Amino acid sequence: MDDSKTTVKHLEFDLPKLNNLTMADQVELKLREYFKKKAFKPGDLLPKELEIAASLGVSRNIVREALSRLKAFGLIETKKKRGMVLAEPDILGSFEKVLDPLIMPDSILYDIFGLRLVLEMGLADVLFMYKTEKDLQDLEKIVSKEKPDSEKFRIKNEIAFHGKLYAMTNNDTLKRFQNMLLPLFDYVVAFEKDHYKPGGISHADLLQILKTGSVEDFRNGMRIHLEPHFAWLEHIKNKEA
Amino acid sequence: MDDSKTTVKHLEFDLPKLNNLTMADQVELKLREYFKKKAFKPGDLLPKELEIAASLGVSRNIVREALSRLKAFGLIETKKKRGMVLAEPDILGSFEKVLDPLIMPDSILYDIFGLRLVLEMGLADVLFMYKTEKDLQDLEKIVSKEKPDSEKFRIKNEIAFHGKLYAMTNNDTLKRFQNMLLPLFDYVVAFEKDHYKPGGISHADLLQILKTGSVEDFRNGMRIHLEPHFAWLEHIKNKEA
DNA sequence: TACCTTTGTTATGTAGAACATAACTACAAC
DNA sequence: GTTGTAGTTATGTTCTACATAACAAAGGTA
Repeated sequence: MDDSKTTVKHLEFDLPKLNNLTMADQVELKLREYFKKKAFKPGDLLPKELEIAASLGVSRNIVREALSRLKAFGLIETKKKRGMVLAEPDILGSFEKVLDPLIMPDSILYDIFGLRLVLEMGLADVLFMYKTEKDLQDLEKIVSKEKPDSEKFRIKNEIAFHGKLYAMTNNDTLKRFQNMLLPLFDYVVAFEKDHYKPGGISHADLLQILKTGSVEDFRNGMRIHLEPHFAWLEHIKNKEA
Repeated sequence: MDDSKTTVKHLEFDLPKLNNLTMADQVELKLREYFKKKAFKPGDLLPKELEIAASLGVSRNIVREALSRLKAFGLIETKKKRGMVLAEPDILGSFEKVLDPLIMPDSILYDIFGLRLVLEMGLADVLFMYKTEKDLQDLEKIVSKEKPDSEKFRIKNEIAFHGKLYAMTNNDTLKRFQNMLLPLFDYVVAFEKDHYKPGGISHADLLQILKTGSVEDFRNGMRIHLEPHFAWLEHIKNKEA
């Protein structure tokens, strides 16, 4: 009996035991590298389900599970009869599908919050590059609606003003990115509430700089405007240390 | 005959013809909103495949395709016998799965490139907040290896230096993000090549500012360092207009 | 009593067959 | 030449069956 056991051990060593991945996982990977290897371009026709199944030696169900994933990522599109074609994936689309502040650990939320500060501090140069007269008028309209009293209106205008800044960058990806991250910011704001004090530079001030000031002025102004948030980040940093 | 046609038109209007979605798509959506509605938290046990299938009136295969997608997004994990549990998704993981410069349209690549500039310009304040003595030493080591001649070494050191900056932000999400975007930058660099001229401020200069200068100095320094890239962005802008 | 083996149950993983459906093809009829 | 009809093809969907891992409970031995 002991003999057979040791024999089995030897056999185990020969077999590739690292089979943690399910068949569907493996097929998904195989397909990904296959597409890459073949240098398929969007619109190209892909092999049929049955061909893939036969080629990889798995059932059609497995192949369909893998394809279903690629479809969910927007990597492929399927049409009856014609087959499947490689698609242009929407890079932010699949990102959006996992963004749920409720199931994200705080550490990630903090990171996202820090990312926001980096982004907003970095906007200045691009803003001065792309700003138009109409943009400034739009900002003017937003600022004019601000009321110092209401907390709800404050947040709403906060979003409107900063959102407009992102929109002015002429960078749709960046704008969409910010839009997706907004709910997370809201979530952090809840933590932040107790510490929040308005910065020394208002939206109106920023707009004025944007109109008549220099890029450098704007960078410095934005830094002061975001001061409360930076203070909170500092607060987190110290708490973790 | 004409009568019946008009009748059909009316009926069409009543029926929800927008059935472009496959069963798997619908189940995926249903499950997503179900999890959200029930306010499940990571680790919570989810219904069994057969229960879902019965509840929604579809076959188990369909349910499995939908679950397979959620699994690919990292939203759920499955364990034999125990069932499925809600997982903490890796927000960047699913992002990474669609990042392939070969199948992305140029417009997106430009956006990503702009995003990079915004990020790097925004790093300054966070850098000064988190920088340590060891970080500066690491940068020193990187800078000391730079050789002015080789083009290949230049790019390598470029990545090392800027990558280290991201790492210094103490923001893993941001760092990973940059790391994922790197291949895309490489791709853009190919376009940029013809126009590239080194900026007026070197990595060594930036390091010096980081050591003894002010945040403001660093922001301005980074802007000059990135000048060639900004020039290229301007070039794109004018070409599009 | 304590430990260990066996057996059973449960839920996911995989396979295979069958039919439904949309879209394209080609032939035929008027 | 247009219309209509049947056939073909590949995805969409369902059903059944079995494999496998993990856990639970029962039962036997020291």
